[in-house]
Amino acid sequence: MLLQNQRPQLRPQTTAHLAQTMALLELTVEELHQKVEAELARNPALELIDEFRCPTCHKILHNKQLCPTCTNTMGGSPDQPIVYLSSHEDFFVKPRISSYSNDLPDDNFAPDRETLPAYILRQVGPDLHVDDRQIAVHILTAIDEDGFLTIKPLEIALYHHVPLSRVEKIIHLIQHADPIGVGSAGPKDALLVQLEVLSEHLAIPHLAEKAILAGIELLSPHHLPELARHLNIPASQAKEIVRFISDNLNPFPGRAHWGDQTNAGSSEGQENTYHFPDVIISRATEEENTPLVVEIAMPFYGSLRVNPLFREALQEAPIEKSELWQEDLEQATLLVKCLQQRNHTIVRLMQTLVVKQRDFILYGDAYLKPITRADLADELEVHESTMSRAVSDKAVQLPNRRIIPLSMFFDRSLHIRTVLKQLIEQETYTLSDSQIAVLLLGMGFPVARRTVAKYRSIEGILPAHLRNRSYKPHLMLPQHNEQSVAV
DNA sequence: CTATGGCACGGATT
DNA sequence: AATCCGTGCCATAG
Repeated sequence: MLLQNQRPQLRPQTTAHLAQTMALLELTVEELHQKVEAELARNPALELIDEFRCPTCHKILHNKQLCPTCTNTMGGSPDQPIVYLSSHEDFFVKPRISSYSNDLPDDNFAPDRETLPAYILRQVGPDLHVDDRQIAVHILTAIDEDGFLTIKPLEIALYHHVPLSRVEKIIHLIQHADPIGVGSAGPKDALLVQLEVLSEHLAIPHLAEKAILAGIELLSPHHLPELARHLNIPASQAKEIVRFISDNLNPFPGRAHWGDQTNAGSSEGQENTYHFPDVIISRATEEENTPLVVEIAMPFYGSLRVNPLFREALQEAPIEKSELWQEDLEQATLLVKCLQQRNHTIVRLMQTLVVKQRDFILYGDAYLKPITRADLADELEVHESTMSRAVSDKAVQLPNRRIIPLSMFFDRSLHIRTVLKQLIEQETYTLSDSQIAVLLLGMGFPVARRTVAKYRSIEGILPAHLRNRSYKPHLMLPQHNEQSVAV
């Protein structure tokens, strides 16, 4: 349906515009950040000014945060989420949290993963003396959501009456388990361990270690000059180091990782299993009907523009440069436009998505509604391929601090799988697949027996005959959840 | 005979 | 056009 025309000023004008918008859409904040940075360095027509405009009312903001005017007027109800853009660099500084279920509220637990400590223990367990295991357990229980050790090794040593070196040996082992660097005292140590592991397979820039030692505050793109001075190297080299570090290392090892978490591999350390949130969703208040706050990471949005001085200078450009400059100017304009287009798309996407999947966001996997990208695409009046690009590879942090792929919002069967899992957890006797199928049907999910089997295997649940009763002390009454099958 | 996993097909999604 | 997903059919294990 091409009839609706609500946003004339943002419609792609040229094929180039279209192409680049598409390309940008696919990028993660981090990737986009890199691209913009590179362009900024290369193209003199592009300018970064310290000004940030509210995407809705276009007033200039100074804190790169919520626009007070808009918050008051439009922010507000459950179906009126507060959506705003935030600088990606600010994200980097904020500690981000893991997707593990450590201390999440019960109704919102991370479903398909064991807890981080258990995960690690499984890896290091075999390498440990029996006596050392409980020390390891002790250490693991003291790991916080970022993957850091919250107590001193010495305390542990004293508690168990063992030499400090022994504790340190165990910690060392833990640090080298996946996620690498977990169990370190802080970001600095975590980075160092990761660097060490990585160095076995990858060339690392010189002085990277020193750079880390200098302090992670200096690793932000903001502090390049300072870092360069500290290390006595040119800024360009410092930049390379910072780039390498942010590309390959993760200061918060406990942070989400998904994907092939199977190979706790010593190999392929640069496999991008760590994900930086492109969008952060949180609740405005603790109330039940709180509006959701959606924070979208957008590098430089609003503060990137075409340099007006450059435009002027173009008038008096020397002939031989004129063409080149003209090109730069066009590219700069294009980039800015495309960036706006990208932002606009993502904002609208999140706006509707957050409303539609509100229950999922707040109350967990069981409440995910199966939405297809195509549905949403035509609701937003964009091409479905555009949707696909916008969704792909992005990461979202939910209010419960889980970081999940944006594509999970479009999972067709997650809700059923979750129900299925609950069903099995609460089963009084081992249910067979066909029985489960019937139960699910009763609950309004018509699934074939065969499909139940598939879901089981996806969730890593064993078949009925191998699933010998794990005693559940709670909830053992055969209370049939008669879901009043009004048939 | 029942419960499951494998293979493969068709329709939906991307 | 390429992939993913739910299902049916069949072989196999228990």
